[in-house]
Amino acid sequence: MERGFDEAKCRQLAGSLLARYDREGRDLPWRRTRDPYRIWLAEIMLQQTGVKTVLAYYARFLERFPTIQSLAAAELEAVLSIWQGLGYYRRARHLHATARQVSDELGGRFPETCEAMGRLPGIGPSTAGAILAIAFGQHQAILDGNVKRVLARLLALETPPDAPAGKRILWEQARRLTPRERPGDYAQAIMDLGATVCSPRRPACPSCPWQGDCAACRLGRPDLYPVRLARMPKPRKYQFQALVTRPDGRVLLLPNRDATLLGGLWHPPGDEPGGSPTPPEAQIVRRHLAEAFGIDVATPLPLEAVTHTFTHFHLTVFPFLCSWQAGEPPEASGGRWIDWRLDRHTPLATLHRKVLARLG
DNA sequence: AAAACGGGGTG
DNA sequence: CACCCAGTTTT
Repeated sequence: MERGFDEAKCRQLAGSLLARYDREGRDLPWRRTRDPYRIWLAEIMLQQTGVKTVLAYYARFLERFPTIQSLAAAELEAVLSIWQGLGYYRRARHLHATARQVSDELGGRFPETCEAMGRLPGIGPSTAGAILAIAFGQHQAILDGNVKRVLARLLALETPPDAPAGKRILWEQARRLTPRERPGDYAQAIMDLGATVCSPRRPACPSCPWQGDCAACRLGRPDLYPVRLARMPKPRKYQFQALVTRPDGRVLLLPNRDATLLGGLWHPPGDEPGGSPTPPEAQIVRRHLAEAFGIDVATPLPLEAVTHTFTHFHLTVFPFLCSWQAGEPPEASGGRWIDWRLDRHTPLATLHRKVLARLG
């Protein structure tokens, strides 16, 4: 299974890929710089989202935080406010932590070895390789989702790329194929190929510089690769959330201080997600607000349910409109009354924007 | 409604 | 190495 291409063939493959990239590669903002800060930021954003979505966030982020020092100096909440809607918020926290580490402990410069780079929060083997190759011109391989797909097809790999054996094989082949000349352009070129030509569903094999050497294409079924691991179905969970509104329209929101769970973002009060698929009685919601926050509301009014899919489960939220009558949240809860439509400083996850939108 | 995509962290 | 991470987009 470890078979691959000999050295001469690898050089030829890299050459034809680079030629395609030079001719037809997309012109993207992070390809117009060698600033490690800008390349790092792009790689982190691209871990989780397509190019189209990242473009808008990337421009806004750099406008607000043009240097790693400005990012390091910012409050986490300001970073999350720019990041909100992109999802996977832990990566924004890692981004902030790495900015502080590089700025405060490393003299503002990214480390230039794979080991040191990989110790920074949010940077693993593939992202480390990408930054080292693209920003510093080092001979380093990458193995992101695009590269996994391209190489799995090139080799007609029968092992799932996400299985330990598949990863080992693909990392080895990725290293063999990475040229000593222009390793950074090669990294961009193979990601570009995977995103545009060797796409997940309908690869455009006639446009591919590797068509003549691709085992999956020769078999006539490039779509059968990469072989997927079976996935566990996502469980469904349910919870209520109380939209406690003041006469002036402001809503009670609470900060999430749990470092691992949407840390730093805000949400309406509610119960823990659980297994019961029916909305609670209004009096349950009312009692929850009284007991947890000492807040008295008029009879909660059920609103249309909101469904949202997360990484590992589907969630249905039963929102309740609760008109505030008396009481203030205890200091320790950190609760704030927020005009969520106008507020620019209170970061919310997409789910909670959807729930608040039920207020009309 | 279901499937596919996605890379790093943690113990 | 197995499991986890408060999503999005396509079909």
